[in-house]
Amino acid sequence: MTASDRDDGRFSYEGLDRIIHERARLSVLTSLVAHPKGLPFPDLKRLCGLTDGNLSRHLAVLSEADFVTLEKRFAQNRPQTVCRLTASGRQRFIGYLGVLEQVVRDAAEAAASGPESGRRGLDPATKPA
Amino acid sequence: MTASDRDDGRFSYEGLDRIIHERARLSVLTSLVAHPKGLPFPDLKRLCGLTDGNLSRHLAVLSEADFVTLEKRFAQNRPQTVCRLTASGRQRFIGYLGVLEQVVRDAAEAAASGPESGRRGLDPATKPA
DNA sequence: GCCGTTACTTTGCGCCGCAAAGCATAGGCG
DNA sequence: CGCCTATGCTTTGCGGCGCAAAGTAACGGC
Repeated sequence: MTASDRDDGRFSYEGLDRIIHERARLSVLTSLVAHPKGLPFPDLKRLCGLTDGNLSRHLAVLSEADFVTLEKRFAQNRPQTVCRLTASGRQRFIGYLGVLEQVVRDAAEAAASGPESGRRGLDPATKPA
Repeated sequence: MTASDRDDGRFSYEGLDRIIHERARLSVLTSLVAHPKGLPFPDLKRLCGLTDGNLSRHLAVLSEADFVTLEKRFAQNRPQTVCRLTASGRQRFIGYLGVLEQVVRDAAEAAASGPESGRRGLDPATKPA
C-alpha cells in the first residue's frame, strides 16, 4: 500500500451531480425548493437573475432529468409556464446539499486549523527518503 | 414595480466563481487548504480521485488564475511538482465557501419549512387577477 | 539495452453555458 | 382594422471547457 491509501478519494466529492452543480441550475433548484407550490417562468427568471434564453435551456435540462415539471397554462390570457420540483428532484437535490455541506465543513475546518501554523511535519510533501 | 422587485436576484449567487465552482477544482482547492505546506502531484491526484491528464489541466487553470503555485523540483531523483495555495487563492476560496454556505442555508431552510405544508397562499403562482 | 513504472503534458472530442436572434400572442392607439 | 410595443418563451450559434486517451520523458530493474 502507498501509505495514503486510506485517504484515496478523501476529497473527490462524487456526489456533486453535474446536472445540479452549475450556478444557474443551483439557483433554480434553490428557488423552487423555497417555493413548493411552483413558480412562473418570469418570477424564476428574476429570482435567479437569468436571461430568458438561459432559463429556458436550464429548465429543459432539469425537466429532461426529471428534476422539475413544466406546466404550460394560461393566466390572464397570457401563456404561463409554471415550474415545480418533482419529488425525486427534491430528494436528489437534498442529497446534493448534504455533499455541499461536507465540502464546506472540510474546507472551513482546514482553513481554520492551519492558516499560518501548517500541519507540523505530518505532510506528504516532506516524506522521508 | 413588479411586486417582487425586492427579491430580484435573491437566488442568483453571483459569488460562485466559475473557476472554483467545478467539482475537480473544488476538490483540489479543498485538498490544498487542508495541506498548507503543499501537496505533490500524485498525492493530490489520489486525494481528488482524478486522472493525471485531468489534474494537470485543472492545475494549469488554477495556476493561470493565480490560485495555486506549481513548484517543479526533484526528489529521490524523480520530478516532483508541488502544489500550494496562494494567499489570494486562499482568500478567494474562503469567500466562495461563504457563498456556498449561504446556498446550503437557503435551501436547507426552505426544504425544512415546506415539504408538505407549502407556503399557504403567499405564492406568486397564485397571484390575483 | 529493453521493459515496465512513475510523472506528468498534450491532443481531441463532445457537451454545455450563454447571448443574440426568432416567433407568437396580447393589448393599446389612431 | 392595421400597426406597434411589450410579454413570454424557444431556438440557434459559438466559444470554452471537462474529460479521457495518447504522448513524452526519465529512472530502475534485469
